[in-house]
This record gives sequence, structure tokens and C-alpha cells, in this order.
Amino acid sequence: MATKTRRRRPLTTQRVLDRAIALADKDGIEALSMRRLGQALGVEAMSLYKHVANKGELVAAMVDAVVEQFELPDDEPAWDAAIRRCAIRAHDLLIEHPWACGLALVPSDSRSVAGPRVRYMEWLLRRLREAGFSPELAYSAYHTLDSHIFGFTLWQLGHADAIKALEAGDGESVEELAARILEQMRPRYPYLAEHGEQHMAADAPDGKQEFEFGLDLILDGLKRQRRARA
Amino acid sequence: MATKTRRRRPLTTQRVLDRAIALADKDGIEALSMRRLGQALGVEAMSLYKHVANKGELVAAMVDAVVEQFELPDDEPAWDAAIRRCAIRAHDLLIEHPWACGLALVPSDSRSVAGPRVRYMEWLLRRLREAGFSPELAYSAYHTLDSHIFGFTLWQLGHADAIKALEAGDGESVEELAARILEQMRPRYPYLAEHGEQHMAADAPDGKQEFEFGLDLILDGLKRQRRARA
DNA sequence: CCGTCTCCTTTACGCCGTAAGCTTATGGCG
DNA sequence: CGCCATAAGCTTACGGCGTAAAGGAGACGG
Repeated sequence: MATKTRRRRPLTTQRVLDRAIALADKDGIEALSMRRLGQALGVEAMSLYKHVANKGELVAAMVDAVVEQFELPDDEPAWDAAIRRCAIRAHDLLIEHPWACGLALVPSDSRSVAGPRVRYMEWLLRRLREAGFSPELAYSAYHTLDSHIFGFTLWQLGHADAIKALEAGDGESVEELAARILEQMRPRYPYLAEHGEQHMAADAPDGKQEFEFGLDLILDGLKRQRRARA
Repeated sequence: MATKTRRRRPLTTQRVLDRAIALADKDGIEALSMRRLGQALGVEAMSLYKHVANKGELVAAMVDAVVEQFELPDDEPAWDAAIRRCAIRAHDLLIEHPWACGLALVPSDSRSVAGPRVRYMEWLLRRLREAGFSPELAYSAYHTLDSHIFGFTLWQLGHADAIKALEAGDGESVEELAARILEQMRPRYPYLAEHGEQHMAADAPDGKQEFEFGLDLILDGLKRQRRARA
């Protein structure tokens, strides 16, 4: 205390986790190294190992911290509205933390039977079964919904990355660059050019709307299936 | 020639590419390093750089080699049947080369306007538009279909990896281990346990069938949308 | 026989995760 | 207060990564 007042409060697992998430949000998961994380916390890399077992565990905890925020609304009686809200909130969170989606998709070290991911799975399956879905239909419905939530979002993030990579290349504005590429490909790939134009349009549906388009397609299909097999 | 007859035929870009794909198929993409690839070809790592610009380009070429094999059937007049075949063939290929899916999803260095990925996109968009989809509906339909093809497959591969990680852990058979975990989680997560049981059943739909379930849900929904907006 | 060109090797740099062992600060206790 | 066990953080080191830079060996046209 006398020496410097530079006594920083000691590290905690939570502080490490929070900083790691902040760093990954800012610079991407590939920029998250133990050395850089230590630096961000004013500490050497090896000090982190007092608080996390290894990088894999840290990353798993980061993903859990995101999935934990998934909304699992049980106040909503309609199964489709409940699942819709859950899916949309999940999508929002995964877009907010773009590194989480790919990592959640590959369960890495499935921490046996616990954690937020499992709670979310149980909730989704329960809502389906309680809504009257047969075990067989709930089985497939779960796969389709879960894969849409994580799969579509990862797909969307991939395309967002591609655009970001483009604008990093030149000083040119994205719009100019995109317009040039569009014209370049129009002769050989007219439909792709049309599609690209739609993306550039001011009123183009964004990722969120497209996520919901697919989600509603799936939910509608599931409703119909449930009726057909009832 | 006199010295040893050990004159191996020189490396080519194609030979490097083929070996890289074989290595990734066998040991996973994370085990593919320039040093290991060189070793597999009987050559030092740096020699590879005479034939590929860098690892990123190599990986991009690997992905292209897979996407190139996508079937884009134009002999099939029905749009839904054509897209169905394309999607299923793509799914097969991506399961066969499990490393490709995640890499294709994140376009990495979009090689401007060429390559098999672009050809596939153009084909899919064309089939939709020629089937009478409006530009707006084709826009969303494309997103949903493409994200299902790559997103669901990646999702499936992630779960397959998780299972593989499990069986690597113990000498125990997967069935025994799974049964034990199932019983462990049944009290707190009964629906998840039920779902797990379904996965263990001998006649459980496999990944391929589940992919088609979601695909048909989407295709049916798109048909209905097209009619509704016609 | 001599360039020169092509293919491949060597060496080295700066990253990475982390094992092992060390130093230093902290807090409880006499 | 002094003392010391313990916890927190630091240093060093290892093997692996992608790849820049420069070197060498064999083939080949002159």
C-alpha cells in the first residue's frame, strides 16, 4: 500500500472472462491470444493460468456466457411465439458476439450434462413436446430449428466477414467497389448481379429479416406437419 | 538420372492440392500444416511455396475443389427437384470433406467474381428466377436454401465431432457411455434424455434424412410463398 | 564450359499455447 | 510488530505454426 498505491485489484476468473469477451468482440476471436489477453489485463500471459485451466476452457466459458443470455420464455403460452422469441433473441446475441456462433456449433469439449447450452436444448425440446409434437416430429423439428439458429447466423456472419474483408482492401468505398464488381460479373452471372443489386438497395431486407423469413418458413412447415400427423 | 534414379517427379500445384485434401480428410483441417503437408509429399515445407502462394490460397483452392463437384442439374425441368438434387449432392460432398463446410461458409478471400462457388450461386438463383420466383422472393429463398445447405451441414458436423470427442475419451463403447450420460441427465433434463434416446435408436433418422427434412420444409414453404404472392 | 533458370533446402523471425520453476505480495497469527 | 505459509504473478523455455530471405543443386540452351 505504501509503495505505489498501484495495487490493482487481483485478477478473477470473471474479470479474465469479461476481458476475453470484450477483446473477441472488438478484434475477433482469432486475435484472442493468451498473451494479448494478459496484456489487456496488465498481466503476463502465464498469470492467466491461475484463473483458467487453459484456452479451451476459457473459450468454452465465453460461449456459455453468451448462450446463458438466451431468452427461454415460459410466460408465452403459444409454442410458436415462444420459440420465435427465443430464436430471434439468440440470433441477436450471436450477431452481437460474432465469435460465439462457430464455437457453439462445434460443441468442443461437451461439458457432460450441464451448462446453458443444455438448458436451452431442454427448453426447446420441452416446448415442442408440450405443444403436442410427437417424439418423432419433435426430434426433427429440434434439429431444423437449432440448425437454423446457429447455421443461418454463422452463414450470415460469414458473408458479413467477406464484405468487411473487401472494404479493408481498398480505400474505395464499399458501394463503389461493389458496383464495379457487380458490373464486372453481370455478363456471365446476371442473376448473381441482380442478387447483388438487391443487397445494395437501401430497403433491402437485412440479416435479421432474412433470419426471420427462414424461421417462419420452418415454423409454418412444422405447424403443417403437426396437423398432418395429428 | 545417373545418380540415384530417386528423381521423383516434380511437385505440381495439383499434387499439392490433392495431398492437402487427402490429409485434411484423414486427420482434419486443424492437422493440416505446411510442414506436415510437405512431409507427406517428401519435401520441405518451404518448397510448397513454389506452387501455392500461401496457406490461405491453398485452403481456398481445396474448398473450390469440393464445391466444383456440386451437381447443378439442368436436365431436371422441375425447379424443386433440381434444387433438391443439388442440395443433397452438396450435403453429401460436404460430409465427405468435413473441413470444407466451415471454410466455404466464411468466404475468406473472395476471389472476386469467379470460381465454383460463384457458379453454384448463379445456378441456384437462376433456377429460382426461371421457376417464376419474383426477385424479392428469390432473394430470400436463396438465403434460406444456401444457409440450410451449409449451415445445417456444419451443424451436423459439429455434433458428429462432439460424439467423436466423447468416444476418444474412454475405452468405453459409445453406446455404454451415452446410456450412462443419458441416465445421469434424465432427472433434470427429461426431454433431452428422450431426444438422446431417439438418437441411439437403431432406426433413428440419420443426418442425411434430417437434412432432407429441413430441406423439404423449406422447399414446401417456398412453393406456398410463390403461390401466395403470384 | 558457362550462365541462367527452376526446384528445393536452410535458416531465421515472430507468433502461438503452455509446462516448470521462481519471486513477490498478502493475510493470519504469535 | 515480525514471521511465514500461501496464493498471485513472473520468467524462461519448448515445440509448433506460417513464411521471408537467401542459398544450393541439377538441367539445359548457348
